[in-house]
Amino acid sequence: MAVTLDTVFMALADPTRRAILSMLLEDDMAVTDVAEPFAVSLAAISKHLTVLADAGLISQEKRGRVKWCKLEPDALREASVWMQGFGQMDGVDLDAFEQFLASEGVILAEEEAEQ
Amino acid sequence: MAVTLDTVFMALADPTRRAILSMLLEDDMAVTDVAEPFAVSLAAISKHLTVLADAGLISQEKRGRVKWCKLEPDALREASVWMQGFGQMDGVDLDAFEQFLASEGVILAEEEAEQ
DNA sequence: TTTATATTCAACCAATCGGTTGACCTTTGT
DNA sequence: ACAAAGGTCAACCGATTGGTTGAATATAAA
Repeated sequence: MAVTLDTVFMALADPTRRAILSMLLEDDMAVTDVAEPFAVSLAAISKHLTVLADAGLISQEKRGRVKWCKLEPDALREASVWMQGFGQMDGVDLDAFEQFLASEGVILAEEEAEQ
Repeated sequence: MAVTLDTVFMALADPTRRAILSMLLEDDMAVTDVAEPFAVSLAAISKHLTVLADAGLISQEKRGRVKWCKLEPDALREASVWMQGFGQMDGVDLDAFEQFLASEGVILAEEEAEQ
């Protein structure tokens, strides 16, 4: 799945997933060990880990029958940069803004009218 | 609604809402003007603005029949601080982590067993 | 070989999301 | 007084979310 601001922010919007990221801050972990502190099923945690991996926030590597989960802070950095833009920018170039919209997949009213 | 990391990140996970925030970076805007560039209904944009306001990312003030929307970057800052923790921390205090989980509303397996 | 462990898959469920439409309320303009 | 403009509300829709359970798969251990 594409690593986008959408997927990163969506992944961060869930408290269980943020808790998992905090756990992985300490050390790499197997899926079963990640699931241990939580009151939900292993399958649910497995899905959460897939969401985090799709967002690029973690990587997963299978060694033997164990799948190791590792924090990947770079994806966070990208989103962090986006957020820090607010409060610092001084005004927006309109052409650049339209390009931004397009890159975000936002369909403008005029564009749709042309179709 | 409570301003939490949940609501902030959820609000940021939608490209239309991020585009709205970028627009408000330039200047305060009325709801109708916010909606103008987008190919969705005014009601849809109104909902997006409610989500952003609930997350504390914008404020809304009604003057006459016009509701003005204003960017509130402080909520972003809070989430930004959370994100910057990653890559800088060197290990996690387990008691502090449990408190973090509790503050996030995450139910630990042991806690549930006690109920 | 048999059994246990680690993890995912598939099917399902209730709740939520982003969107629509049409009715509605309030404020402004003629 | 009446019409138009700015927004929200309520009901609805299809898709997605986070969760469950039970079966399936692959690897490791006895």
